[in-house]
Amino acid sequence: MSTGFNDAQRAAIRHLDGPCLVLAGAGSGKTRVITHKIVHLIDSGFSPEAIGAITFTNKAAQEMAERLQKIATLPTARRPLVSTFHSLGMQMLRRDGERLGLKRSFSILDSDDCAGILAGALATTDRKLIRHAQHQISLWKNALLDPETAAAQAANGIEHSIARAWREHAATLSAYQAVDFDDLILLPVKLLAEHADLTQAWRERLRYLLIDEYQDTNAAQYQLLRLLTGPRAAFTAVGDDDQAIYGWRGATLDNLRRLETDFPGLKLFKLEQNYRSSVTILSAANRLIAHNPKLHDKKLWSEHGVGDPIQVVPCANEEAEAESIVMRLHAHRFERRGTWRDYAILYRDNHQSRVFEQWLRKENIPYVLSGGQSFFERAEIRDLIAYLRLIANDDDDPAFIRAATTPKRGIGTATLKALGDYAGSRQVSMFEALFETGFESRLAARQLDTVREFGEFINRINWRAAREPAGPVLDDLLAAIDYRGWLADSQDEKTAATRWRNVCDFCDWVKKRAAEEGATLSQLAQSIAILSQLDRRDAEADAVRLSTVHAAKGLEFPHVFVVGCEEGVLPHLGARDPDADEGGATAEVSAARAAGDSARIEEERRLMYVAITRAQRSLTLSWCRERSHARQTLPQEPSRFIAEMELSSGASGVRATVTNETARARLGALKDLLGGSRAAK
DNA sequence: GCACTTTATGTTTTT
DNA sequence: CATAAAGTGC
Repeated sequence: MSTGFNDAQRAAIRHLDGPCLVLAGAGSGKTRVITHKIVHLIDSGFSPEAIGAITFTNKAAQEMAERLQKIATLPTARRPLVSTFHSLGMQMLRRDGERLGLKRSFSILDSDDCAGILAGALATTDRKLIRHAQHQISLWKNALLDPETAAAQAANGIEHSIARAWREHAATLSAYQAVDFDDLILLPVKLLAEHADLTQAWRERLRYLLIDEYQDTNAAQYQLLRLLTGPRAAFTAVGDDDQAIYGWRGATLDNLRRLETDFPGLKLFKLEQNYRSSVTILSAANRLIAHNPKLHDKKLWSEHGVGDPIQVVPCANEEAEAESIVMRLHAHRFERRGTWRDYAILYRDNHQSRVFEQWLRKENIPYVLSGGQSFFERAEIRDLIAYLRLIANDDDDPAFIRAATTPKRGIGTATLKALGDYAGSRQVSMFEALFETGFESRLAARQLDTVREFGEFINRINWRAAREPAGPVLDDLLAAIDYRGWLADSQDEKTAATRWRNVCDFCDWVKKRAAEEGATLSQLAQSIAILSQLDRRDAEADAVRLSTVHAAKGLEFPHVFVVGCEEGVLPHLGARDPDADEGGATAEVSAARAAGDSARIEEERRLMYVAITRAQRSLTLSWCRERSHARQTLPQEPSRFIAEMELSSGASGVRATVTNETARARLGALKDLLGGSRAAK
């Protein structure tokens, strides 16, 4: 196994006794170290299924499982557990959640559903407030607080009412037999903390743990890890403090610091050799990140050549930026005779992708979009998932409401309100309330009939979904609700067609999984919520990658364009917390505020660091002189991060002044050339 | 009471 | 400019 590893990597792989922290710089062969360490563990006598590898995304988990399978082929039953925190948490809750009063078929609500519930609890329609509350509650949950503690330490009136709403929200969720994403970590922690026998069982089950992207763990996840590893502390945490970009989600670098105090025997390894980027790119990255305070001293170096200079491209506005970048990319590929998949365009906000998509389409350049709205968030897919959720768990009121009203079947707001009110007063789910005799008096006979008919329909499907093969049941469900017809009626022809296409893709995917896992529709319905993406063959397609910086973490590309490098965009400068008390800002408050501000900038700087370290050979940064924000267009300044990289301006390398015209002319010439040769053929 | 049309409104990042 | 809540015909 030890071929092709440097000393640090080899040492990290071989250290098996006691806790271990691997600080792995960008491009230092982190995933390879993890997978080979797993193999080494097996070689050293650990049984494979007693090893657990925890990642943050399904994509990472999937990739790790694949890589592992390549270097050590194991029968399905004897493979290590490779899983995300959330899906591990889900597994734990499905097994033993009954001890917390959660039925096995509990639903997992997405944030839209939760927003709806919170709107009710807060008695508001102010979406900004709802978002804020959602975020705040999530932070509290990830910090392992409970509503009472949160209320007690609420800094102001708004926080106090959010804490109150949280309690109601929690009650509503348990009435629905549902959990949210945060609960998938939080409740397992509770489960283990309260039940020593379960903790014991899990410690037996998982004898060694490896945690990827450790810098992005939050307090709840840390707690879960501690409970799972126990006093034996047989684990390897792999992370990079310079790539911590999920602070807004409650992740805290404290977990990195705590590791050393909580585990005195902790052995530290640093992977500092970078195998990815050119020296030019790497040293710019080092200079940039040097502006952040250091937790662990770490300096990346590389044996690669100097490589191409980093280009900085100022543009007039977003439109010109997209045009310019797409043209450059196009010309670059022509010159190098490269492939599209060698290119990535990275941006801070999802909505920045739109202009780039337009220009790529215009130029007939294939692209894949990652990050942004996932397949599962599309309206038509959510419609179907609502049915599946309802089939799996008929107490799931949000799913009930969505399914009952799409397609339209004569059940409207008034009917649902009557049902909801009645269900609330009886403390049961809407589905259960539906068939109670007491409900009959609340509604006119006609409405009662329609809604009960819907209930019976769900019952019938439910019965079949638990017994019969998934495929036919799903087909019959779609036929029965005539979803295709409804799409055709309610959309214009083109969107109806693409939506139906999506529905078909989804069905194929469900059937494939059902066949692979031998699962019924009811069983499948339970795990859909935490799957963020179809296992699509994105990697195979020869296409330019459009991605948020967050979604690009862990990936690498020969040529990278980081767009929108402007003050306010990257670093993103959001509105200050709405609860910040304007009037009497004491020195203390403003000091705390400044600290918060600089923490935010540091995270943004790490984000930029992640962005530029995706690049292997060439890196281009662009920024706009003006940008239209909401309704107004404002002048923009180039990002401070460009200056911090200290790109040797003027004299060597940085061509800051290639105009769109030049780029277009160059591409035009190339195209003529290509057209000519094509015609000559 | 239900479905459709207009109108206000608002932007990080994701499991 | 795209989406979601409030208003208007059926």
